[in-house]
Amino acid sequence: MEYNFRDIEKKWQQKWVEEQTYKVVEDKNKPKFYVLNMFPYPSGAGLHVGHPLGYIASDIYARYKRLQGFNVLNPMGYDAYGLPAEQYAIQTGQHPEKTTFQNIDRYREQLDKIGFCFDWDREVRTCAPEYYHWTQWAFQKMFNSFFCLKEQKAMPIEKLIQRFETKGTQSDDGGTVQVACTEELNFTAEEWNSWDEKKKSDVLMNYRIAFMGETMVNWCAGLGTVLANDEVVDGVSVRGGFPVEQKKMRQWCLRVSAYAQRLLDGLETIQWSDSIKETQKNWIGRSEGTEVQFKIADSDESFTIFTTRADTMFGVTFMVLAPESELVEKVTTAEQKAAVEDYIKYVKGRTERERMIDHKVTGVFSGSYAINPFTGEKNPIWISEYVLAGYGTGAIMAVPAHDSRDYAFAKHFNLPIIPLIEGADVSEESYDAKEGIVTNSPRKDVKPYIDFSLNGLTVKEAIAATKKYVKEAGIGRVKVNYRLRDAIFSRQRYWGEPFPVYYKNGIPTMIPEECLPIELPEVDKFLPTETGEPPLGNATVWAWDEANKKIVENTKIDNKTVFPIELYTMPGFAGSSAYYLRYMDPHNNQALVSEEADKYWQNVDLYVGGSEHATGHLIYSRFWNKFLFDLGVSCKEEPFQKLINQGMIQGRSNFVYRIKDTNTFVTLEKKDQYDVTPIHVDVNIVSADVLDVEAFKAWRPEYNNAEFVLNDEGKYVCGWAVEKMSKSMFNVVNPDMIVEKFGADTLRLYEMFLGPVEQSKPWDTNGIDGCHRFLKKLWKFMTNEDGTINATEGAASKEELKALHTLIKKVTADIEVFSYNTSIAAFMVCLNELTKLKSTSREVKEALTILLAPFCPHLAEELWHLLGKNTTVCDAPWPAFNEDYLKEDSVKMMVAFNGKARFQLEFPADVTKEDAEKAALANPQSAKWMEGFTVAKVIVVPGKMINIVLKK
RNA sequence: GCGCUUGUGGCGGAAUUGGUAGACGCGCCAGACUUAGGAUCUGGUAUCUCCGAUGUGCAGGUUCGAGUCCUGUCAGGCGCACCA
Repeated sequence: MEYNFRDIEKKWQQKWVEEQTYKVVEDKNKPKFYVLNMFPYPSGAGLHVGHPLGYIASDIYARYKRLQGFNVLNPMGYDAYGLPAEQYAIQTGQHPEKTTFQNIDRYREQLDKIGFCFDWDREVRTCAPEYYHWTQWAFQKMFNSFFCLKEQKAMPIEKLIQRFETKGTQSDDGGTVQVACTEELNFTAEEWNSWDEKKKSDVLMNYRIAFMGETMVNWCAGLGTVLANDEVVDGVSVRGGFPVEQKKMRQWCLRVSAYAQRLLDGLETIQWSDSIKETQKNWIGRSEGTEVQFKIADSDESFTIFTTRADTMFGVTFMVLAPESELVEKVTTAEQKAAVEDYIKYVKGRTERERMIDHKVTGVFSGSYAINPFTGEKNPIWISEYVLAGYGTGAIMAVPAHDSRDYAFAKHFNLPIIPLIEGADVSEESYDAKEGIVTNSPRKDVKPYIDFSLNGLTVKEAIAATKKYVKEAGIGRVKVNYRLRDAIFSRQRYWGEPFPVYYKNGIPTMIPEECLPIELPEVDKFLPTETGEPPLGNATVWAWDEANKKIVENTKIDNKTVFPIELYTMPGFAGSSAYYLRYMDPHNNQALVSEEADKYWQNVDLYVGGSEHATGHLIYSRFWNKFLFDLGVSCKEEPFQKLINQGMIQGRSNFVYRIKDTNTFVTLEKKDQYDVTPIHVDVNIVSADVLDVEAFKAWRPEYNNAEFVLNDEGKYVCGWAVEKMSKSMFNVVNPDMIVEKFGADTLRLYEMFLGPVEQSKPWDTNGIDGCHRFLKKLWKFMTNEDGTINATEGAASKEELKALHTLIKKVTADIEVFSYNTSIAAFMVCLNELTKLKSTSREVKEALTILLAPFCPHLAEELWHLLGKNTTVCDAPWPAFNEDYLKEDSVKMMVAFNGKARFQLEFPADVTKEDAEKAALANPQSAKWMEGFTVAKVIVVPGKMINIVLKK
């Protein structure tokens, strides 16, 4: 009987559903293992063969762990909120929920065909009210929390209010409270207590973890919304590619920056690739430096700069302020006013994109000077766009000799350059390296301004010495800065989680926790309102009746008992930040996750997904989880213990070559004889690079009458190239088609056989035959002509057991390190061996079936069934490896001369080094190689080789 | 510019601690069964001047021995990008 994958796969997929084979319940008697894939956004295009790669890899691991006796959680769900569905809604009027659900159904249909062991009872959708209930809940918790820098954790805002009521912002040790904030404020308890509700609310926003802030945001007019930093690339939106500009707006934000240090420290405790860790480290951007105060000459004012090169204080020749800095106004003199205003105007006219693409050297002199506290010199204060308002203090001291940007500025505006490191040549470029011996600090030809010298120290020593001096002199302090910015958390869109917030006399107020979730209201239009409000402004039932605790019609708004509700919605990352916790306990309507479920499942042991989420999702969800950890909701500080980044599957495009100005196409071999234009051709009508000429004619009307110049064999051969898999390249391969033609087990096998999971590689359907052939051969090996299993009882032969245990060893080791391609190769070798041995041992065939189960679950179930088992193969015990079967009676060793291998000798397995050496030297074949040489020494590597070192 | 990462046949890719480079698969070649096949089976397939020599991007080094370790360099991919 043939290997009938269609019937087998259909049958077992049905059985798995009927028998709830993949339903998982907490079981304290078994160790847990949590496998998770990054859940997909269900796009309208459906899945192509690249999408399931990670799912297959994790599915194999999940099944393997289950066979090893673990209780495995392997859930799947949908990141259902997103811009494409909403853009489609705007164009067609179709409710985004409708398109989203259609797409989800399509995804599910495609996923089901591949035979994953997902527990679909635990499915989550971010757009379901019972799910976003907990997104809204977490937001409210963040609103009601502040971050204590001393304890490095979130705490209830009430504690901070109490402190303000009794001591204002004063801390116990007399300084200012160490609390993460937008802006450092100082006020007394009296002041605080005298303020009205509105003022208090405004002040608290400075400290809340979810807060409303007036910040520079990435405004995308094309999408009508603000975007987070990771949603903007090269000054355009990731979705849609619309230009993005900087704009000051009042938005909800999350104080992610408060967690910067913990986000950095946590990286040390998790098993992620170095590249992702490195990317996150860069994104967090910790930099240890010094803040130094500079007095403004002829004024009582002073300002603070941040530097990591405190050792260069003696080389400062000018100061630079960011154009947006509040200091600009203070330092601009009357004579320079017009010039400065012109310059500010110019900077404002530059878009983010322009500033990013060309780094022009521009700037203007403010007219004022700052007094260098180390040299006493008056350094001119300039204003330039190369200094960023959002980092440090928005002001720098410029040391052109040792900073390339300052150098470029100094050269352009003809400012002095003073080298401070022995031997540094700064005539052509700055010397940026942080190494060398400090000199000119202070310069020998000038009278020292202060009693302090760095001369003769290394850069490192000089930095430390300066830090110490600055601190003692009271002109600065040691400071750690992070590049990580707070996340903008509101979007001016419809298709997202609504904020559970209403505005009571202008004060953002939380809707009571027991009233959650606040469901997304219906609107008749998905565009902004005519008055420019976000789409939720179109909702007619969107007001909060405070007394009756319910949502009512907008017409009832009186701002006494009924108030307007927030019109913004949450961004995409809101729903995807804690979904992994929800899978643990998806139907709980009392809590995000019960304590028992959280204690049992802990965190994700293996997380699989693309590396493109390195600075988005993977930062936000770590932040979100750390917050929930502080709350005691999550028992683990890091959500994802081990991370595997699956590579991208690229497309393999095919080309035909049209002779210019004709409708004649020439085969690859002869294309150089003509003037041709390459044209993408649908890969689905090309097989092994040979074009199906008739299918090509039928493909498009303009090719109906196409003519062809064929090769000598009468074939049309196409060219090919590796490109991104996309519709426009006609290289999209659909998994359904592969499943239909070869079966899900072949697809699973081939996707893994293609190469290492973490590596990007092109998809080439041509190679799939090899994997399909393997399964056919396996079927033939396992079964008789009549479809019954071909197995006999009794002891298996030594050779059979050797082949089997070689496989067990290899597969077990390979799965642990996700090297699936090599384990599949081992399967092929083993099958060949067993076929040659005409093995019929039941013992061997049972073990083989279990080993196969993670890779090809349908076929394994069928074989398991044929072997007379009436349980699922998923619960079989993983075969134990026995080293004894691999032991050899004899051992072959290579004899080499000066490292060059020459011939092989066979010895008894327990041969000693000395005997092997003797035998090699005495062997007649050796004589030939040793002629004219003497033996210097002999190196014996047991079981591998005998290297005889010769010299003249 | 900085950080990470990858360079091995016609192609995808294998190679424990340094120990016979090219496993496995595709493709290709030859043969078998077939009047037929995009079916199945068997054998072959790095290069050359084919005794033998040369071969893992390139140039050096360490070593009895290097794809693997070290130094330099080139090329591709990804990420960040005026972060003081």
